[in-house]
Amino acid sequence: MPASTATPSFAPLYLQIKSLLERSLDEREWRPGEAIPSEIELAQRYGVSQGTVRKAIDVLAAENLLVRRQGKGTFVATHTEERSSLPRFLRIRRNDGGELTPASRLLDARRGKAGADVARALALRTGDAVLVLRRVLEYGNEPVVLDEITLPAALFRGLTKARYDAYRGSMYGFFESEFGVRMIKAQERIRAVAADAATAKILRTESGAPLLAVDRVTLTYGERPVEVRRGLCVTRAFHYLNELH
Amino acid sequence: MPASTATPSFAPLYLQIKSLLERSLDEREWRPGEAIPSEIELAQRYGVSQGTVRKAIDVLAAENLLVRRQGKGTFVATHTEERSSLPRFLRIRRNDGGELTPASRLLDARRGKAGADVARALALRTGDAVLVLRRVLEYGNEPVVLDEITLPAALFRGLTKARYDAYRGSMYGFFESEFGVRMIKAQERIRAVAADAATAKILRTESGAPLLAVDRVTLTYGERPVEVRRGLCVTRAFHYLNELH
DNA sequence: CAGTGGTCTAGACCACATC
DNA sequence: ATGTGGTCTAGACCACTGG
Repeated sequence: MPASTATPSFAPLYLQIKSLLERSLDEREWRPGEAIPSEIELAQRYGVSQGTVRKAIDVLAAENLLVRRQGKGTFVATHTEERSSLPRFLRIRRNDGGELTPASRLLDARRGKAGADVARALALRTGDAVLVLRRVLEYGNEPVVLDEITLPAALFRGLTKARYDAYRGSMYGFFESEFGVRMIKAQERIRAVAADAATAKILRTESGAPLLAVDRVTLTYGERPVEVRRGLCVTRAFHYLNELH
Repeated sequence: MPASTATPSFAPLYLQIKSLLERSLDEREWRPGEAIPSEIELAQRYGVSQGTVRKAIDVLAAENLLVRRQGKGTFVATHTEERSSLPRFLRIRRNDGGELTPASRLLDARRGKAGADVARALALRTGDAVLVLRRVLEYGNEPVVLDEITLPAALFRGLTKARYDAYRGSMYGFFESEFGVRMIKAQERIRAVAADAATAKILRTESGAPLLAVDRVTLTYGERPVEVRRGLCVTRAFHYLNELH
């Protein structure tokens, strides 16, 4: 007795269940940090066995959308509980292995219009309103990364520097709890560039010094792009860490 | 009726089975590209149910040690069948999205002794014999990456430039089929550096130009390190691609 | 204690590949 | 037709959490 509703029909049952769960997440039926219903409840709700629900949840847990906690339940992943641990998407590390988490200092937040490149990356039209934030990541008062972050203004109404400054936690925690925008995954393209004068000054290095340029596109549910950012990073005492499997 | 043998005992059964399978892979009971026994056979061999074997294989497949092929069997992952598709560990891409696979040109292969850093990374003693290869990756006659690859000489007896030049396929395919060394996973640390004169000449850029420096440590079974390499990469028309989940 | 996720089993059936 | 992996079920029991 399979489920009555389905999304990609003719896919395996557990993938259909996965789609249903994703839709519920997207529609905010359960909020970040909250527990979703137990496997048994979900099995009843969808009219499938517990094992099938389990498999659907397995996939979502592997994609970091859900987090299992034995004996407690299954929870919606959140960026707001990453206190004291380093943000999930930050790959910058100290060369000496120190675990220091960086401080984030917002330089400014201004309104602007999307250029052609940004519009394409964010699935907007050229000229649509965007917000541009510039911020510095500092490791013990040492500026290491200068980020320029571009957001669709429509999704972040009311974002101001003051409001960010008042928030305690990671930037993605801020986006999630203040604007309901959840960053699920991202793609980064990394290049080496020479520092221009303005950047060099902010990062306390010499003009022309080699920097890592990290261009990120960040996606929410349904592969929708909701952020583009360029990070410029000094790599004298730091590096970008990547695991290959 | 659980398995009689075990490796990390007191771990879940399927993880014990996973360890047994890993040991068999490490001991070359099945060679790269070959099929391992069917799930039913393995279940009988270890005295567990098919479902438990399945779960063990699931994990190994997720770690890219095994590859499932429906209707055919489960196969030992190999670097030698990556012809025409790009090597698994190569993250360099064209900016314009072209899919061109690079050609690998070996400059030289020489014997040397491990310095302190290399010895630590490869779990050798300082002064132990190593091989040092230098090679260039070229995309349509354009040199893009200069790699310096350091290997423990003990594992690669008989490696010469002539022998590599005679081989058709990726370098890891060469290591796997000629020396039985299988690269399983790797860790990369990325920095931005300025090109020195010699490197600039090889990569046809200017001395001092910003380059990506990619330091890789590569591991086989049992987390044993068997390669360190430094890649220097021009990123005018190329970039390093990374997916964050 | 009850409720949750985690493991393990046994068996049925499906989809695919090969002969 | 046979053998392989892939899906789905139902039920038993374990391990952890919290009242």
